[in-house]
Amino acid sequence: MTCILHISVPCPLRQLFDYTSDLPASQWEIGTRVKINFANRLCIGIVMKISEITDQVEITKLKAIEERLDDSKLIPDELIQTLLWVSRYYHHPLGECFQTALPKLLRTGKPAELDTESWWFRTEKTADKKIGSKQQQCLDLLEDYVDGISQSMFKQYLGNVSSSLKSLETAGLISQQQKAKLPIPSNELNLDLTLNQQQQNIVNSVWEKHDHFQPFLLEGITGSGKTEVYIELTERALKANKQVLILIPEIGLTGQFVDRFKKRLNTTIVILNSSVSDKERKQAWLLAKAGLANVIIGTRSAVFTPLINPGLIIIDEEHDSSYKQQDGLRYHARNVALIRAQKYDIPIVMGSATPSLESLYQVKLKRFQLLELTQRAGSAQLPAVRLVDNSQANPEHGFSDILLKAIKKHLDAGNQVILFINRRGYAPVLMCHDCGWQAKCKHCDARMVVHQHRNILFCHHCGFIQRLVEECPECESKSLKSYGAGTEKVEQHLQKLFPETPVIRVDRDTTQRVNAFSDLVADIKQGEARILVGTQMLAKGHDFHDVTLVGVLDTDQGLYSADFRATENLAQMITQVTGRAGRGDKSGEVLIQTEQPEHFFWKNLIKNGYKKTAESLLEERIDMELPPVSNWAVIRAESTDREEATAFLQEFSAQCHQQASEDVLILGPVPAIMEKKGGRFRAQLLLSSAQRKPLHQLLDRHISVISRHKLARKVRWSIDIDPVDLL
DNA sequence: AGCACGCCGACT
DNA sequence: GTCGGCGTGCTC
Repeated sequence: MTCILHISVPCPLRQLFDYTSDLPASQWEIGTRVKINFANRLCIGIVMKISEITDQVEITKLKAIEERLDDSKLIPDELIQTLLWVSRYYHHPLGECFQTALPKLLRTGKPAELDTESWWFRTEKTADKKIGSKQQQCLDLLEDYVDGISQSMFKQYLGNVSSSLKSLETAGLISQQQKAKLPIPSNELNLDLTLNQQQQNIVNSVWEKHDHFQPFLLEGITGSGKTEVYIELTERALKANKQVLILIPEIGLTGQFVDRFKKRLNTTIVILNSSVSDKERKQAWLLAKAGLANVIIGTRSAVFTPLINPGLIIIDEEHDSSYKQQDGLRYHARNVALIRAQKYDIPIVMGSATPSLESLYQVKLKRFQLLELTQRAGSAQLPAVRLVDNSQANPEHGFSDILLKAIKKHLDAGNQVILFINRRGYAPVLMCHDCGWQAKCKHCDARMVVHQHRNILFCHHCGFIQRLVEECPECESKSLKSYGAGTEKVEQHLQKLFPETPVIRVDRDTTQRVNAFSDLVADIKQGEARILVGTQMLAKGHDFHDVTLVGVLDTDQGLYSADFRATENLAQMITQVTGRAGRGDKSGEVLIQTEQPEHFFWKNLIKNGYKKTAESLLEERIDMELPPVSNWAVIRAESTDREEATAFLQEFSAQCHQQASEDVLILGPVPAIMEKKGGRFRAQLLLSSAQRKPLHQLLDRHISVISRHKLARKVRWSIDIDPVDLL
């Protein structure tokens, strides 16, 4: 034994474990992976500290590591520091933070080596005799690429040319070399990009601070060209030989966004979204770390990509809730990105048409600098918005005459129509007309939703499926009736009203298949579909140029919800949806059906827009000391036993009260809004504090004690710092 | 988390 | 008699 390694293990344990190594301390670095025997099984740990002493157990009881997996450290210091921060801030075991942050193949011990392939280069030699046309094509292509062309690029651009390449090599005209496998760049580059004055000014303001940490909130109305600003900023960073990390929401289609970058930027761009394989994920991670990938575009977890030479971080649609992980390590990628930008001392640009109140509050506190894009690109005008009293709507299918007439008018004019309804399936309620029985889920406090197409009853909360019953199980009556409307019923009704017009439905049920979403979007763009019915997923980031009417059915859950963020989310949804109408040179119209057309919320949103609405919502939060003004943490617990979850939280609460701190308010425990879900009873305890510090101190003090409590093993419990939903 | 250890009920 | 249920404790 010559040194002791303090190792983070892949377990929910809040401590490091010490192992011995027969290499001297000088041979070790923090961030190296090691294979260890931990509790009689082999697993992969990360070296977090190197020393000659242990204060845990007698030195003779320490095990030796089994194997060193990396010659030099795998995880750069900055990423280690970030993960230590994440572990402390979210009160989550460090080993599990590594599990979330590292690509699967690396955390399971695969070698940290880049995948390579053959790259071809032109030699000095000139052709002395006539060569075949296919071989000539290869040579011509090589003229354009001084850095060589990979085997897979050849295949992509010219088809199967491997025999031609072999002949050229034999003739000595080209040579090959093994080099890292890179993603294939687009071969139709379109480098010119003209920004309007406002976009140009924004780029300049950001670039002025390019060698400092500075958060920017880019507030740009829908269609104002935020993406062009991102591209120009990325271009500037690339010219300064820096890498750019770009985060995008988890939506079905990232292709459109990525394509625009690929066509405008002649550089190596890697993508990290849900459709990327484990192997590609590892490659992208290693390419970014080595500085071979210059632009990294990815969803939430891409925020943990290592960068060797970072210049800028961009977060698109920063208000999007998919940046918050809702299980395990409940981190917010926007938060982590801010910390990384700070450590790297670089600017971070967070863009949205509908900024979160969190970010607007930071602007108010002068921590974020606000940048505004107020002009729509081209000739597009913002659409006219009208409210329709829902009491005029037909209870059967949910449409008012006004909305139906408008649909007909816009279709007759040859345009497309989008209808949003925030509910999947055919109908949310199945009820017996005779005895009042309702179809309920046996695992949740929720109703079963009728999905007529598949002839089933479906619980949207736990996925439980049942055959659609035709007879009341209570009174055997045949008069079962469904109430309310979901996307399926709306689609069916519109198809009946407009039999000649193609209707497409876009929701989770029609987009499950891989590529289903992009196929649907392609159909829509080609004008194959004239009426689009969908949930919110249709609202995010697509511009369909022929859409002139947007109808929103059933908006009222947002107005009187138990969640204080519901109005903020409704304002964001309506504004985003509104942005879908009239993006081309045609003017648009938006009709919103609501029970409360006189409500101040609507008056304010329609007359004054999102910005003013958000300002008044923020004033409310300030007055009521709600987040983001106060800091919240929620302890959640769930158990198959109704009492146990609450009992555990009661224990936690009692423990906190022993050392009552006036700075932290403890509320609960209370049952969750939907107490039973997926067969488990859920409860939560809310901690609130004006300052962050006392809240975190309280958690630090009590978590280690409570996690040793015997109930902590029986219930599933978790800590949610800065929760985004309370349901 | 994952696994071994240990103490009680229903079975070839 | 044993197989296996899951409560409890431990992991360097």
